[in-house]
Amino acid sequence: MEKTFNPHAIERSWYQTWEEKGYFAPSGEGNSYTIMIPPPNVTGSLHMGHAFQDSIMDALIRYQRMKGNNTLWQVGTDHAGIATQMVVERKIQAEEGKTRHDYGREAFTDKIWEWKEESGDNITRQLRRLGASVDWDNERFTMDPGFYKAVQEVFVRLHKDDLIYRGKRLVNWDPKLHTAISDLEVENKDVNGHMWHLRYPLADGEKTSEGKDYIVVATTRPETMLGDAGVAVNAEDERYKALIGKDILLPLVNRRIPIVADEHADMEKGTGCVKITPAHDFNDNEVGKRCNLPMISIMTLNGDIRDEAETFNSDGTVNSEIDTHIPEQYHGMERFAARKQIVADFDAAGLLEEIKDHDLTVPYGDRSGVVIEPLLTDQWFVRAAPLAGPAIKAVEDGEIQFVPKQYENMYFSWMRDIQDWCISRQLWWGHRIPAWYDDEGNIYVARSEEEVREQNNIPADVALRQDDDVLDTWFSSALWTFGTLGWPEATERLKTFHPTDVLVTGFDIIFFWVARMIMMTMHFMKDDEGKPQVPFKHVYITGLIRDESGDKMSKSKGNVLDPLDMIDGIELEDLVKKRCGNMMQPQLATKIEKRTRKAFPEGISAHGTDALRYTLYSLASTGRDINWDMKRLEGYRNFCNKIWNAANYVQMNTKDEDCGQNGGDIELTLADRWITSRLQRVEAQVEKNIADFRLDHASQNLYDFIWNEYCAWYLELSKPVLWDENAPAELKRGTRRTLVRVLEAITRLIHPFMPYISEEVWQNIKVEAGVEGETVMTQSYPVLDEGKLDELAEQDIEWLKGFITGIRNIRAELNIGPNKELNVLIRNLSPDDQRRLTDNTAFLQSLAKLTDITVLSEGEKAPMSTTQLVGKMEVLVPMAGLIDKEKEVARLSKEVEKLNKEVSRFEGKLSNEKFISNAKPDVVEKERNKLKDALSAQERLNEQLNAIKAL
RNA sequence: AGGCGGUUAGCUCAGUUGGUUAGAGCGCGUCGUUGACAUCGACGAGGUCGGCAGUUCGAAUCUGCUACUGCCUACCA
Repeated sequence: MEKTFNPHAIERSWYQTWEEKGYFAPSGEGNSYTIMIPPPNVTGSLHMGHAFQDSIMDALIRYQRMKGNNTLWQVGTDHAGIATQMVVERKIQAEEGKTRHDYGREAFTDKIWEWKEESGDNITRQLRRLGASVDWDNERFTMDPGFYKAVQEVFVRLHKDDLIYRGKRLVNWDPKLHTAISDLEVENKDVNGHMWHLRYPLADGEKTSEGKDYIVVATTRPETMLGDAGVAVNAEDERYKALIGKDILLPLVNRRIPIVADEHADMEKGTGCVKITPAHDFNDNEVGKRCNLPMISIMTLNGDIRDEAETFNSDGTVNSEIDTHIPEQYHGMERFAARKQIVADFDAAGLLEEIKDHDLTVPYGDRSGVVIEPLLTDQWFVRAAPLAGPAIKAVEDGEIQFVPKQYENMYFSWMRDIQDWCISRQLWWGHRIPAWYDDEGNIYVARSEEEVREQNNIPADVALRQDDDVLDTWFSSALWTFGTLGWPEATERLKTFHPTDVLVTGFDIIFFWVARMIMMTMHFMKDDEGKPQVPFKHVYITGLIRDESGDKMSKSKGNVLDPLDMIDGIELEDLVKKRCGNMMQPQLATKIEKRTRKAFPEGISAHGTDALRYTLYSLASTGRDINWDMKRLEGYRNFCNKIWNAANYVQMNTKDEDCGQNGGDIELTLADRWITSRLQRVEAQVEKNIADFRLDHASQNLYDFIWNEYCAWYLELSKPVLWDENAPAELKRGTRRTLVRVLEAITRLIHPFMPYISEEVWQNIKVEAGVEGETVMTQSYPVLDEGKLDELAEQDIEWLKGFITGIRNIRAELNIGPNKELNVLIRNLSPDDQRRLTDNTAFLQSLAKLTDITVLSEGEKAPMSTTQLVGKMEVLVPMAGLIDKEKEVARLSKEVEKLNKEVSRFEGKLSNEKFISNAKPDVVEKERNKLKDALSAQERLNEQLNAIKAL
């Protein structure tokens, strides 16, 4: 083995070997255990969040595989409709100056397929670098032919069950991307805006109670007034009650619109009068339905003012009675320009009452970044409420459990008030909706055009046209758990691996994905008794990885960390180039460059996959935000190095040596029995913490055990035995065997977390450890063997550690070098102390660098010494030649002072009647013992202090 | 406006059912390299657990209020 851990050298070959040998494919004899990877965007690249979640999934899968279960980690990618289409649109714009319309639908989608082929393996290559043990043989894509079949089937069946419908509805329209988007894709932002108070003249000479011939409405979007269909007031509102049923003469367009009564109008808010624009506002749309007001659509798909309004009745049918006239000066005007113009025109007409500053929330498209316009369009919807019922119940009944549990609230609150889901998108990249239209406007839904003709007896000469729209990406990803396994066919894979065990994902897509997956799966997947199957039993929600100061990582902030840079390292100049290249706003680049140079003055050094993964596990607590910390990455790189060097030491002492693998008598030292016992404990801890999805704790357990017990103490304790030429062969054999076997167990324990270093070390020691096999990946995971627990050995070693630490304390305080040999005196020994002393003389001499250890008899006078207590036993180091009386007095006084405080605290507690009578007896007993110990220590130290003072 | 989190050492975070002197890593200080490891070792300093009140023999932990902070949902004529 190399002297220093070099991750690059070992990671390279192992992954390839594992994959080639087919270790990732399901093969275990035990129960099935399935995880579906949340499919990343096919043309995307791996970010920290992926690395985090995928590392967690890999640990769980590797753990279950080692437990002998039939594990499937299903891998695949998502076509990611809008995101991918936008990438390619930008690309052709930049490279060829063309838009998708220059290409036309077919040629453009071909272009996307090309791009997918070109860049699609980027993300899978990165997954491999992470060590992800996914089943590559069955990789899926949400637009592969099989998946398309599942999507079609679901659409057709939902439509048949009346759970999908088409209708003219108000939807969130993105005027830049020219598509409808769902509520979830709208990002609400607070902005400073204005509220315009506009005068709407009353028709027919009517007057308000105050004698005015107009009423005042307030609006934040004056341009929509062109589509006003009425003005609402509250039926209880004394100010306007009398006007209900009268008309308004809408300014600028001179349309007569009624004053209606509706609860939506709040007497306390604004002026109490609300303009109602059913075609351009969600609330107004509801009012329109209640009050039977028409929908007057005045905007184009670009968000410009139309030349002529389109009008519909509140039930969506065409209305041909209303005047569709729009004044010419607004035709084709961009919506925000129209806003200005209309305000100006109101002002000019003397109808602008007032402008107020107003903070409001404005909807933006999360992809396009432009203001979303509620617009009337024909769209397909999923009726969500009926699907939500069983999905809610599954979580209520605990069939699906969220980890951490608090996320169930989020799920419930959304699901219990779920709105219909707009699933059609006016894009070109995605699953085309399986619906066809004839020239008469009839709609047919079926799996194919042939099926439509067949089912409806439509002859071949009647033209049918398929719907142009595609489905929301999340519609197909909602089928991920069963679509990937071969549904709608009743495949063996589906039978074996569904329902899956755990879904690992971020809270940001609970609504987008998790909830919809539950709804879809429970509707389509039934068990043998016809009961709905859940898609997964646990939903493990991870936190979001943020940068070191808690900010979300984003390209425009220039704080994105690439997991592969953590693994391989990157030069500063390359990092700067990477972060500042392709910036939309060049002035940002300067800022980002500065920031990057400050944060990483020397670039980023290579840390290796194992260190990255271990850092991620250690951060995987239950919090919602996880702040990335380079220092922790360094710490775990050092941990890798520690393991490496320990292995190096073990190998030096066991290679070609007798480790008992060929038989022979074995005698175990106290240290051997101790570390074996401690190993059992850590095995139990790790098992529990993995079961609880607390990988942060599991990784901490292993870190502590490996570094602070195995390396810091056990390896040191092995030296006196191995270096003692006179030690009996069976003793050396026992220590060598323990040394190598515990390390072998460590490699198995740590394998799910650190796949590479564990494999490399395991391969190097497996012969000496007496195990056979091709890879640690398929070895059994260590489990607690109660027969190997050794309570007494653990206590004895604690005593030994206390003794040694005591001596080290003295050395540090008196400035005695670690290599200077010391003699010590001991007194006040219990029988246990006596036994331990006899048994461990060799360890003590070696680890504490002691020559003589002399036991003083009762009352025997000691020379002037410095003292440490090990339990009640006193350890004295004669100070002749080392003496610093004042220093020692100060030290002891401080100790005594501390003890005094303790004593008075315990005494106070124990003299409290209520404590004695209320606290559990064992707690009281414990306190009593503590007091006793403190008192005796106090006494000993006081004696010592007086003795020194007396000198 | 409603909901859910967070607030513990200089920094990043653990702390399971209330019960030793509240822990870890990093950072900091002192000392130390001839035999696994300076990507290391030994020792140490550092916290009235956001604030107030309450329940209790006992509160970082339970309850109420409050401050700051983050997110989610809804509304904003």
